[in-house]
Amino acid sequence: MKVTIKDIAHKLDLNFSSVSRALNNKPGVSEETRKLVVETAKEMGYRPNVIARGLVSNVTKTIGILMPDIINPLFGEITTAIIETANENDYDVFLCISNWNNEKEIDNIHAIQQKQVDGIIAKSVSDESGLLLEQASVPVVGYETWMKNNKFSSVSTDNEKGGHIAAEHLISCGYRKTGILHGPINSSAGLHRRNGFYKAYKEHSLKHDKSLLYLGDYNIKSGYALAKKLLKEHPDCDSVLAGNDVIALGVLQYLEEQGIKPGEEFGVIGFDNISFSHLPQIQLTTVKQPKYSIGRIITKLLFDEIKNKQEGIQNFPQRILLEPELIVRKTTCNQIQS
Amino acid sequence: MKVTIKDIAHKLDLNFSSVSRALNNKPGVSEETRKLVVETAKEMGYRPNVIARGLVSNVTKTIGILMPDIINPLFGEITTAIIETANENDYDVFLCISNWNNEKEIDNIHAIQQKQVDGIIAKSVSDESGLLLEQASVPVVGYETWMKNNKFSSVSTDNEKGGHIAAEHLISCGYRKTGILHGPINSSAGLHRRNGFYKAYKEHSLKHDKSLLYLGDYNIKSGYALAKKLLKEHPDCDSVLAGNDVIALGVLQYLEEQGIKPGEEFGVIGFDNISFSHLPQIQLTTVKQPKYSIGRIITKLLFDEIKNKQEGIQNFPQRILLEPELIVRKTTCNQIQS
DNA sequence: TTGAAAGCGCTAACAC
DNA sequence: GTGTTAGCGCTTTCAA
Repeated sequence: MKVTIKDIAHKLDLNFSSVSRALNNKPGVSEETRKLVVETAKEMGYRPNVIARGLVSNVTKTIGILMPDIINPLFGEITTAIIETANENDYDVFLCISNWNNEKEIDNIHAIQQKQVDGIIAKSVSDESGLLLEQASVPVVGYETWMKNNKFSSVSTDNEKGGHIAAEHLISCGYRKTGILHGPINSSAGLHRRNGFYKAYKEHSLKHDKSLLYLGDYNIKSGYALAKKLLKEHPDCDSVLAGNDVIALGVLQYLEEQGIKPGEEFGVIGFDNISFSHLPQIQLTTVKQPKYSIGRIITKLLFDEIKNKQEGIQNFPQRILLEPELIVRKTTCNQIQS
Repeated sequence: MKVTIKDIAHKLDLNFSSVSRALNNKPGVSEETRKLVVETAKEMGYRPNVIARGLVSNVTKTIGILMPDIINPLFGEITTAIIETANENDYDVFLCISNWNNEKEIDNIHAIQQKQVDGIIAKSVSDESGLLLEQASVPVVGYETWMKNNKFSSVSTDNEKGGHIAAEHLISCGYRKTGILHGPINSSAGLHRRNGFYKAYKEHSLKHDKSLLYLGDYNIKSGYALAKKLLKEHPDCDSVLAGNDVIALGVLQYLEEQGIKPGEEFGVIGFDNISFSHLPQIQLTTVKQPKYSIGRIITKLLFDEIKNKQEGIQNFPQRILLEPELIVRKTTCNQIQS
């Protein structure tokens, strides 16, 4: 049924180890036999069993990706870039999705390791899974997972700077009472973005009321609910710093329902710059993350570390910070713009 | 470093085959030793090497998913449902993305098979890869891949019915000159949707001008470009049947730019019902695909076929058709609605 | 109930 | 240059 090196060795009246050598371009076979082997291998439709190869070489040419979801286009695009880069390096990927569930994430970490992946890329949710990841026997690179003194490398957008940029923009537009509608409490990205925001406020000697901070989830529904709550409890609030674009979309939805025109009476700024944010009907002001670069850089870093490990070179955890970029569209100080 | 069954056999002064039996709940070990083995296995942090297990059992507990992209929320959601269902069955997934590139898709088919997957789920682009998939030695279930007499099962929304529903709606709204802005020529989904559309026209004894059909790609940019071309060449055109929601989003973008109000002066209907279509700023009329169900049904069907194969039962290719559903929002005959 | 041994498909060290 | 052999971690058949 499936052709193995033994089959082609048998056919050629050779020993199967010679076939292996020929196929892998290892020294120890005459050019003649090599050609013969390669040809008949093709003829017979031979495909190496990478599983068997992995068992002896301890290299599976496989990495694991742990994502909270891929519906959010941010993660969708990053994941796409990771897969693309992995493929270029002759790697395949296991994709695991936790749906923002801690236990599921932990299951995924175990599952992926049983599959003997050569490395792991993780956008992890909880501290517990961070700990688990630190104990992994293969290199790990995280996305937005830099807290305390991490034992593995991490890549992320400079969230503090991003929050700072957003605050500067909001302040320059004249907004003075900004509601912060963020994701879950344990989101390190959110924490850093808030820190940047508060820093800007401090620099301008402005005060920010703690009660203007609301935490929820990174989805449209949550954005909608949070906006509703915010405007009920703070009717004089004049703007929103959303945890990400998806939350901002929910905010926009609530404003539309209430007949509040974003950008004129009320400012909304998101984070990520997902592709839907630039639609003419949306025109969301946001802080852009270089999604494609993030995916590529994470993956390259992981492969560096995998290579180092194979060559016995020690890996030191790195932290790579990428530049955020303010994208001003129509949901903030539109009166000045147009 | 990594604990193997030999390690725990050594520690317990047992033969490693007994350990294997104990761990796999196979008969031939006393309850006493089984308990002992299981306990110490846990203590020592033993994790079975599924690669090695796969080599002997020929079961890798892994399936391959072939998708054209995951940025389009349609595929993102279907993929999520597939992964979820696979995980419930104790399976992991290799995700391959072709970016709508035929050669890449073929590479992916080869790569995935080398990894010895137990089955394949494919939304394939070209006929060539369809042929390749037919030769696979493992069960294959396709999404929207039913043409000629397929050798593998396929699940899809009833696209012909979907196209028919869309046409009926457009006709009932009073639109009489509908531009069809579809995806690539080789898209079987598009073909079926058009057939349904034409069928409805015929039933109403209406004629449809062939020059109103434009083919492009399944993305926003293409929708924008196609809309531009359509309105230039057919200024009297009163509506658009878009190949999918993403194309429709591009159409909406062009209309907005031209100051044409969708739903009032001009009708637009999409296909898929991606989550962004319901945003208050978009309110796209569309034909819904049951994305989540699709993912689950595909995966269950695949596991059925995998099980059958393992038990020596022959699989017969099935074709499962799911019901489309018209979702009327604001981009069609709004004057009547509101 | 337990142990011994073969073998999954492959790589690599060692002979010849 | 080629053949022989061991072994990766595991399951499974056959003896004991």
